[in-house]
Amino acid sequence: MASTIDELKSKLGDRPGHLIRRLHQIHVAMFLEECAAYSLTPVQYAVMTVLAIQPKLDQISIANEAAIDRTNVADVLARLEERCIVTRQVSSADRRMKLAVLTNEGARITRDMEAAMQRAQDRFLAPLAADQRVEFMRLMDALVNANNAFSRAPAR
Amino acid sequence: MASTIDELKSKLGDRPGHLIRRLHQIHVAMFLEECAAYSLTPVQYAVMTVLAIQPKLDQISIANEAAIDRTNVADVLARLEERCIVTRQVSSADRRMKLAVLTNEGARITRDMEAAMQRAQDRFLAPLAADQRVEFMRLMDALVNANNAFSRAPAR
DNA sequence: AATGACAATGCAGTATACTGACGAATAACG
DNA sequence: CGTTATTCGTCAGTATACTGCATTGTCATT
Repeated sequence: MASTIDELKSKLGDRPGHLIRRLHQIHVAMFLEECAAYSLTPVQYAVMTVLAIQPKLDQISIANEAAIDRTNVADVLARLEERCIVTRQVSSADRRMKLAVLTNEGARITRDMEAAMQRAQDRFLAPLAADQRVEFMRLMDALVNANNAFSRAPAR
Repeated sequence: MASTIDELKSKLGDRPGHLIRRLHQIHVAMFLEECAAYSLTPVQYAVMTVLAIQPKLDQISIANEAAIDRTNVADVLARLEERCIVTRQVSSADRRMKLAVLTNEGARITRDMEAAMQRAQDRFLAPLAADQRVEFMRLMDALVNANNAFSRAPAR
């Protein structure tokens, strides 16, 4: 016979949202651990990844590419600018826009850090067998794409 | 040939952490939408669920049951107390502990809100076929259990 | 009984995520 | 050309999540 504690765990554990929240916690913790030498967060690195491929991007485009809220992108860029990883300047073509660019140092860090970031991803999926990892990624991708419109920060 | 934007999307989309973060965003958005009438967040409802099953629980036990950081639990309880959903009192057995209990109103809301919460969970998984939903939950459960120790707020 | 280890909570500080409102610049339209 | 609408960025406010430190209470050992 199940104790009340067992009943509770079953109740929370049966909610996809609860499992998603915990996976998010776990992944962030692993990322920060693997990337401790750089003192950068997953979201900061996501923004840096975007800028490594698309330099001189305005904040809303960065938000769309990385699926981050635009006010949050502004915060993240301010912190990256403070650490001389990014610079921002008003666009001469459209003076409403602030275009962000990686500094040379920022571009170097983005490259150097990639291996540590990848270790975090690999560790995260390590408990699954190879075919399960593929299936898990496929299912997450299907859910993200089908539900894309329901977050405040949809991709693209 | 892929454009730079396509390359980027592939780069971020191939990172499990990025997909997890987006799923988390999406689920929270759906939860808040379905439960808008109650103005309660997923984490607040998780704490209420714990207290519905285990009344008079101290904050660290709540944190362990719901896998929430203990400082965060204190914040959440303070907000729930302000709204008269929860009361807190120092334990007479151990005066270090503050025991939280749902008020009658809080218990009523927990029951009433369950259907809306469940709608959010169902909508979230709706894009998957029935067997895919089962598999997805199974994989999430395996990852959460195997990686439990790596978050600051492990369960139990 | 005093001491020292440990446990529960609190507090300050930071990062992500979002809402709503606002000002400034641009674009669209008549 | 001028009015209107839209877009970009910002600001203030709130919630979650975590780190590190301090405080208080309990307990074990002496």
